[in-house]
Amino acid sequence: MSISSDLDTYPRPGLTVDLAVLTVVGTSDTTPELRVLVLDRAQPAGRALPGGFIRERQTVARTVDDVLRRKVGIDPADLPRPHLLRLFDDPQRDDRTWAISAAHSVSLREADLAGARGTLVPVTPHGRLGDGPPLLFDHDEIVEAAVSALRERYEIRFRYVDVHPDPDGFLSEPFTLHQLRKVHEAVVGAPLHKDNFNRRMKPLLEPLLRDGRPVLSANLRGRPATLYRHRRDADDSRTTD
Amino acid sequence: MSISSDLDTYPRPGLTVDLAVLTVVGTSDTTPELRVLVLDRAQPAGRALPGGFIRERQTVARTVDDVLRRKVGIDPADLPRPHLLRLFDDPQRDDRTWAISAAHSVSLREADLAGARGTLVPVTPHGRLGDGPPLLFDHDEIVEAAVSALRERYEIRFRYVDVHPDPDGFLSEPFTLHQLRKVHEAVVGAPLHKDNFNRRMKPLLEPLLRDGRPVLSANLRGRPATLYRHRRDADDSRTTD
DNA sequence: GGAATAGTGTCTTTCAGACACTATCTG
DNA sequence: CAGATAGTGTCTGAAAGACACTATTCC
Repeated sequence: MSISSDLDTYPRPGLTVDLAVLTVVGTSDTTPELRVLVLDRAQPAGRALPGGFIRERQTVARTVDDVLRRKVGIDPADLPRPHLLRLFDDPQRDDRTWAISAAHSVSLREADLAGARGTLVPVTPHGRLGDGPPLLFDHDEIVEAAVSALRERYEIRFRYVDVHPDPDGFLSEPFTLHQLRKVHEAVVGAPLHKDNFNRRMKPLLEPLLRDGRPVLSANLRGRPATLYRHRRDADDSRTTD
Repeated sequence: MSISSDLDTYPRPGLTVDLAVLTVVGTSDTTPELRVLVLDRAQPAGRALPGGFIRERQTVARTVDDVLRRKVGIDPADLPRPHLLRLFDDPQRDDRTWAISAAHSVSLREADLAGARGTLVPVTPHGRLGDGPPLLFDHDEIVEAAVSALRERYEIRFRYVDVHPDPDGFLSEPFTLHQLRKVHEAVVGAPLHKDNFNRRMKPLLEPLLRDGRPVLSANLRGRPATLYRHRRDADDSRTTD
């Protein structure tokens, strides 16, 4: 019928997916650091985030998985789901064609990125790249949006709404309160009070037990710390609805 | 060159914009009510949100404005900006063609909708339509996402982050604390304590003065209330950065 | 013992929640 | 006057911020 053919005659934008892969490296170290994965590319030449066009009758989610597989070289199964940041739709943002980008962000553990292509570049908690020239297209903006959304999850939602000790799961269990705090500090970019931080976190964690005694970490210096994991209890003290 | 032509040979999705226009009707009344604008359409037949395909080299924002002008029949100039909710991209969501929808939401005052086409249908604070059959496509889900984002702005961001008495500006100035509270109640769907509500709001408002005396509302019953407007002061007691 | 880190106790301030009361209008 | 709504005062409990202190490890 005429409507259906009408719909197909209009020019359509290329819909792409660009992905800011965030991670915190050195979580067992003294000063973990927030980083983003960038790829070198030739056409146009420079550094950019991994991305790709959506294929026929694909969903956005599957396209993102495809980018992780083909461009980054890791298996998206069992990884956290990427989520949409916003659309980048300046008609001139890509010289080659009319392309609209659905910018996504995903937070992975350093271990999940073993064997991945690309470079992990340090990012400030304000979302600016620590070193090197700007990224291609509007990808610097995408990094900024990704980090800003990340910070919000850690400093705001964490404190008031959906209280979770490590919303994006940068840490592998088990971990010490010290490690957890250092991850938060890497994300929010400010020192946090040790005792207040621990007091808020403790109710959300449970100590790892062996023979009824808490398992301790092997520290380089100082008193060993208790190892924790997320609470398994179903008791949800603050429900939203 | 070959890359550029490659890009254009792949099939592309039709990118549409669908818009949930939210409003609170009866703000000077005793029980204001949250509503969403729906249009009747013929092809396919039923009720749906206003929407439309993005035209060549257009931005998403301009397309949304276009939808407001052409489908709803109002002038988007000087209105609040719509914002993206998320993408709806089920390949089968539209029988006619492969279409991906960028679902948007905008909050308007009842007065801004004077002369608009369509019907304002009541919505529960959980985002379900008060009456009538389901909307076409996945538009019921879009309404749900719009209302859930709206509630978040009023009950969460309002309380902790970006403290603003009326984030979406449903009320026209000046207004009484009673009116403001009733708008919040219409959005969050629960009664709020009068005194606590007023105590939190007062610092964000300033009374309307005439000859140094506060201007009072003409109530139907009871003691007249002070009329307020948003504070003009630049003093931002809680800054984010 | 000394340095370093883990963990506890407690005081103060802030603020939400709840309740009781007073004030001012209309009919 | 009664009814209705506006507005104030105050108590309580929860939790954040800040500080001081004790505990346990390695060297």
